[in-house]
Amino acid sequence: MRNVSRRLGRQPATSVDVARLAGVSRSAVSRTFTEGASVSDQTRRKVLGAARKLKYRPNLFARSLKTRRSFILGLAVSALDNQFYPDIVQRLSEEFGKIGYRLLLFITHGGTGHDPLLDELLKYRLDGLILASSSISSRLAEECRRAGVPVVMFNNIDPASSVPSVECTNELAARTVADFLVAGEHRRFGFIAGLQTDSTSYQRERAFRDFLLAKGLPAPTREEGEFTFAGAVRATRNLLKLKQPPDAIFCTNDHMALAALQVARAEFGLEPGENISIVGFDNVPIADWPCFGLTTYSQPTADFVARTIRIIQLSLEHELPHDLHEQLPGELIIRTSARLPRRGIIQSADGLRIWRMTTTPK
Amino acid sequence: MRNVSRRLGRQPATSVDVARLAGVSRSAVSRTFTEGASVSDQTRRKVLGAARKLKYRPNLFARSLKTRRSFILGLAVSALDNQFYPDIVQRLSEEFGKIGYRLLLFITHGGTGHDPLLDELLKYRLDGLILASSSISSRLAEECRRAGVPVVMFNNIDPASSVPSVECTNELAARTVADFLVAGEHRRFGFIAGLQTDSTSYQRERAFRDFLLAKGLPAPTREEGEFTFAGAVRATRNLLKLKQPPDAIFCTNDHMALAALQVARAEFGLEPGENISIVGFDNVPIADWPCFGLTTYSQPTADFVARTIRIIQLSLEHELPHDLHEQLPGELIIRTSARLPRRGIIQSADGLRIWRMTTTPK
DNA sequence: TTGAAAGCGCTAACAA
DNA sequence: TTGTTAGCGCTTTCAA
Repeated sequence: MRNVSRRLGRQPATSVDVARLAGVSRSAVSRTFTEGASVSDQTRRKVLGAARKLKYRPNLFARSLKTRRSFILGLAVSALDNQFYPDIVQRLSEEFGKIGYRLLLFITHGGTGHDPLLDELLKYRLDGLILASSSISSRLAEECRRAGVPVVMFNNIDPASSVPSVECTNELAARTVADFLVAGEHRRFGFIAGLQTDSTSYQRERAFRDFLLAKGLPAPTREEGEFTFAGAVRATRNLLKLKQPPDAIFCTNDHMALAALQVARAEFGLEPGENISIVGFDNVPIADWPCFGLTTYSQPTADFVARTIRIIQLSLEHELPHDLHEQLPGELIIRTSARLPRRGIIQSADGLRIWRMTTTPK
Repeated sequence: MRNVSRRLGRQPATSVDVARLAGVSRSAVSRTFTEGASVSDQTRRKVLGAARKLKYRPNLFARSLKTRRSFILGLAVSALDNQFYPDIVQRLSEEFGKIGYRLLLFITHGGTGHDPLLDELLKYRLDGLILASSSISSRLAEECRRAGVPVVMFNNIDPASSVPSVECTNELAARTVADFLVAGEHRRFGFIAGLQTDSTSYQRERAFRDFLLAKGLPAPTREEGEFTFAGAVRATRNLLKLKQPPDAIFCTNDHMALAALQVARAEFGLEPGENISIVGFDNVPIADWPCFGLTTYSQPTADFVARTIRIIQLSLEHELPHDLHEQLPGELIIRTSARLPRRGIIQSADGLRIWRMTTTPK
């Protein structure tokens, strides 16, 4: 009777249906679909047979009620038009997929009003939360964590917060870029920052400036690109129309560097690598396209993802070390958008040309 | 007692906890959190007060058990490096977000072996499934639908299947491109296709070829780019190193057109729009970047998304018309990568230069 | 190894 | 409008 109405209503089969058809108990069904539970081969076969006939698949949401594991992670990202993020989303999805997790997507557009997002997030009993959005407050992260949800701040950290985070060795990276530009005999520097509030951008900026100052060079002229393409276009124009425009511009991400590069070329008749040098940060997939040839500091995205997985797993086992802020190094990948120093360029293992710091000021 | 252990274990509060604190029944709690249920103002206030104190949020997975609505949609996409898809993902996420749905991400890399994906998908009780991946079989789509899950094939249809779909008016689009190129006095045509199996690509190719033939022009030389950047690079090289290379190349998507454009420029010294014409399909966000200026047929992505939402909703209400294959028109957006016809270019409402068919062959 | 029974957190039909 | 009650589909003790 119940079975019949199920069929009519096209309801998927449940463990009861399977149990009945197989002539066993629901527990037996549950066990055959549970890793490492003890079932006799005979029962297992009966169950699997019945399951196949009924096209039974365990309902993961129902399971999660009991097990308190949903195998779903939240992923909050802001703008997917920044080429860095689709790549990240893809990698996260693939790597987490391998260990049985799926990503529930939260796209956070710019303005975080007073966090309707927080409520949203916590309604799903997520096994973890990855915050890869520059527009997310660490307050939100803290709250989620307090609510018992493992959180990782991805490429966007709040140093004051104790939420675990994964990011690049920003200071080292920025010094490497500065070192490279100095070796290339640049004299006037521009810096296109992201947002005031963003610590990542700020760290890079400070390290970049400090390095130059330590070398007796002038501080870079600063513009804010707001992490957007349009913002970077404006910022670049502002820099290049100065009476004494910079001969090198370091952008705090590739998304903005690609804008800068094109503005320089299309609006100012400059050729990156010849009469203007532009360096980005991220090494987005399209940075090596022929028309860009962007020299940029690469983020070790594969490592980021691996560490993120580890953090989530440790959190779930309540074994996360306190205050875990992972900082992973990348490489300055040399292409054509910045003038080359006479020497010092080396070949990396994977055939890329990279830069190693030549000096260590102070 | 129970409350205490909850707190210690950092378990989120449940409706029972709230009910107890508010001095009402669980139903009252449920009702205050259910749109349009009848609760007195007084009870509601008590409940909301208690809920706030306990930081209570309804568990959506538990709710879905009873309501049979998860408010989660599956989204299967293949390669996010194709610039078309991040944009789609973002739009889908935002629009579905407005009506309370979230997207669970399934990234399907290339080879669909015998569908472990299918099992995966059906374990979650998704309210719907959007298949925006060229590597997904319509068999899978059919099976999901048979299992009672509303499905939409997004920009990737199987005409033989009855799974509802949303796509561009591919034939019209390809004829429009052909018409434009003929008006531009091109004589030798290349076509870079996606995959053999892909109907979208095939439809465009056939309409393109048929139009040219009907005009008494030679059929285009065909190359396969496999929808990948690398594939398109190869395809372009093959076309351009012919003794009689084409003077116009139509690529079945922008992802490949951007590859073609750069190969032409960097490897063959050709300047798109001057001595070679390249036209794409999709109008991806970066198509209008200065260094590309890609002339391309735009997909009406906002319409796509709107229709997708409608299809899912109708399916959920079991009111979906049979065999609903939506075909929506775009525009041929004229930029600089293809030589311009002397006349016939018009201005669209949003200030873009577009092409309207001048002839209707046959 | 197996089945009975209780319960995960929630909703909804029913009766009050 | 409210509370009682019976599930939604699953897992997991506990006894057998």
